[in-house]
Amino acid sequence: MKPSDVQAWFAARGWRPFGFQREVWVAVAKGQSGLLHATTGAGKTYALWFGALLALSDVAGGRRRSRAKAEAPDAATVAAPLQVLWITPMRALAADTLRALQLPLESLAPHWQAGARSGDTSSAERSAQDKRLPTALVTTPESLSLMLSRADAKEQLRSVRLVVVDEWHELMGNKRGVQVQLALARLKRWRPDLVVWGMSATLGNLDEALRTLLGPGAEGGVLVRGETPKELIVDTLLPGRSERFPWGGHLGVTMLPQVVEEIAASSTTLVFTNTRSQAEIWYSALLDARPDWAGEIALHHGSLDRAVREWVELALKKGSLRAVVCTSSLDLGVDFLPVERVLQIGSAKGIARLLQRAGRSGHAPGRPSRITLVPTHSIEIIEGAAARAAIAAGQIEARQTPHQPLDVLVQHLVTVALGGGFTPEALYDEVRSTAAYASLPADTWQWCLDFVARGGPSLVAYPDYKRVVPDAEGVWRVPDARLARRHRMNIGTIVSDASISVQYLSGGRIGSVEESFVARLKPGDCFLFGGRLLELVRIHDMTALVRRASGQRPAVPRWGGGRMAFTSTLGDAVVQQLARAGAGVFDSPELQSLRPLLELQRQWSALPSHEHLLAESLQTREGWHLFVYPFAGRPVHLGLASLLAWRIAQHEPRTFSIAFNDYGFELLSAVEVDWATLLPRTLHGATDAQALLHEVLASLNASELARRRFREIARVSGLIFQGYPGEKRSNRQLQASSSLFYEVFRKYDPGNRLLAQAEQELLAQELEIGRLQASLERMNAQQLVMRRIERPTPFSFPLMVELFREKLTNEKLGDRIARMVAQLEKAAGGSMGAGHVDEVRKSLVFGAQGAN
DNA sequence: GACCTGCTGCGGTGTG
Repeated sequence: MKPSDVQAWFAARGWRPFGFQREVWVAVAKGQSGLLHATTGAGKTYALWFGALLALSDVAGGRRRSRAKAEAPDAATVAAPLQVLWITPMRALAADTLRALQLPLESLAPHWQAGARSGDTSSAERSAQDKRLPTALVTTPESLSLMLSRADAKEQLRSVRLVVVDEWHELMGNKRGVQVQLALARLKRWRPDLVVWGMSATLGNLDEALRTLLGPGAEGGVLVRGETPKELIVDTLLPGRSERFPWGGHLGVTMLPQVVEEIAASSTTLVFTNTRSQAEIWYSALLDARPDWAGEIALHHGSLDRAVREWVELALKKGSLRAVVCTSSLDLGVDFLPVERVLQIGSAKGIARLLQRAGRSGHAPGRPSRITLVPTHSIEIIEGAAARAAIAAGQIEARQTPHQPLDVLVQHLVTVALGGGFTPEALYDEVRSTAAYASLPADTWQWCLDFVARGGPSLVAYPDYKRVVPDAEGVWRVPDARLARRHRMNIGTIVSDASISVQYLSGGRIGSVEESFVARLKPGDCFLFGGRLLELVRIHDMTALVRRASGQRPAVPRWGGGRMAFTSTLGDAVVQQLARAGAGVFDSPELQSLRPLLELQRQWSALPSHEHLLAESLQTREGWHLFVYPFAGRPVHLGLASLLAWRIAQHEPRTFSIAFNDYGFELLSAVEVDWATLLPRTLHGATDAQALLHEVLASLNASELARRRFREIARVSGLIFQGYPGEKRSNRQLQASSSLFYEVFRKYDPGNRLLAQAEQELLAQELEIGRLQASLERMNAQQLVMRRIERPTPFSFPLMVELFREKLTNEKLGDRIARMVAQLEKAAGGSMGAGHVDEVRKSLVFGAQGAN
């Protein structure tokens, strides 16, 4: 490709690459791969430019068109093979990217239009799409994987010479990113000079992001850092009188008047909340406060029907909305939107997420990005100051690729077997060229092969699990068309919760809610959803039929969903601010606002710092409380609390209640405990990784938790068939069958590596064992400041009121399970579903209390 | 006096 071609093409469109853009362009022209770090606010400028380049790789390629005309290739007339793949994590981004590029390319993933719209595309249209792919294709990791499963995958894809992975930071830390790694390895095998570029937002480990994208063995990847970030403002909406501000809570509606004021003063505002129900509550609170805003404000979250969300996005784009209350659903994909202000209700939970959300505002050149934090309780006020300090110091969270997830690998093996077949030696090498599987041991590889060949020892009798077998030439293929179809319907790594759709009697779809939430409602009950008060009429065919209602105080749906992790980067930054306050420095609006409260905390107890670990003991009529504040986030605190309770109970039978939040945890004993002597002794237990692992697993109901993790693994590895699309059946069955596999493997195939994976994922992701260990080590190094307090302090109060208390008993496990089952039976009305762990835990707690 | 949460993302049927 010649530079002059590219330049001519750009010039014809008035685009002039400059600075780092030129850097990328030169690298691509040289055939180098790399990662472009796009800073806050720069957004799709890169994409525009870059996308144009992509199209050019065709213009400048073998089939050069008239340079004088400098026209983009036209899908209708060009029969060039697929040359450019653009991978994006969201279908909506695919459409946006295309619009922005203004390219007349046929560019959606195969069958995508059909699936996303009405599902009635004729077979003729589809097979036409199948026969000839466009020159450049914007697609998703899942669609790419599907393409790899086609018998002619190699013919279709070997012509690809450039792959762009957009929003790589979104993908690299999860299994979708692993799927991308595997697909890239495939493409590179067919075309060793393949050029791969990623685009990423700010991350703490850009170099690692680059290596993860290109594979550990790849040489000469280029990391291009975009321009220095544009101006970024992080500020806090301070409560009028902070001493009257709630010490606990998370909804933050006491801040409603100020938020209304802010919205009124801006053209367009995004109001981010942390949960879907919180978004519902805030939306209706805003409307209550300003009924005249009806039609000017909207709601956007992942459980709303796609059509509803598209309407909101469109209205945002047109600039016809004053505000949208949303969840992470608008984290991505609003680069072209005219958003002036971003409010964040409650903790942003991490610096990277805060930056991401701040970047939604001020997209016009020269305009600063600004995010305003709206605290929901007292200590949260400090996070604004903490975030500013962390950003200034360049402390941003890192992301790591999952380590050898075998479920994804097993799925990939079947995919590749379908896509022309494989020979084990060659594929083993290919797989090890990815970051995720670079050190995959040979015996693990053999296990995976065996698993797709016969399902392992316990499933040998089932033909459904003989998915891949070597043919006479030693090429491994899928022998059965039915299994092939089944597999294609199972491709992907996203496993969703059980939900049922919500629809008006008259037919309009509103969205979906948790099965378990609706199960608790009776016909006639009201709930708030989609910003409207709805009355449940009846449930039919996995659909909740509703009508508009008025008056009644409604329930707000609770969705399952993940818990957003409070990162250690933000936790450390918060401790640092507290330490400043401890040293008498109140040099930010946040610290000043919080001064009375922090001084109260210091007076009644103490303030923590990096050198000092604060713990408090308190005696109330409920018993002997211990509060500890490592500021390490909920999962770590759950682990620490369970671990301490377990260690103590090793010496004498004891029962503790446990509570935790992002800042600390509490242990409560009904009988006298001398925490001041017990805590230091207990802290200094094992901290080496192996022993700790053993202790943590023992201290928690680990097998129950692992069982839940296993559901996703069973789905991704293809053990479970989800049923046909549109088939209306309960996800309960999915859960039940994954439980069954879990039990069968434990009993008849304990060496099954998917079991080990479930345990490993549980430890790594849900319990954050690495952070737990680090926290424990740090706590051991810190000086313990143990304070006996007379009354709840600002720090301890929220913990005291935590509803979610977990009892750890060292009574016989059998009794415990019997009671748990009895409770569940009662709760489920006789039919024992496999249940959500939270429910299991809760019933465990209530059961234990009931027995006492 | 204070409280009661938990995100996002994708894909697939058939047979003339």
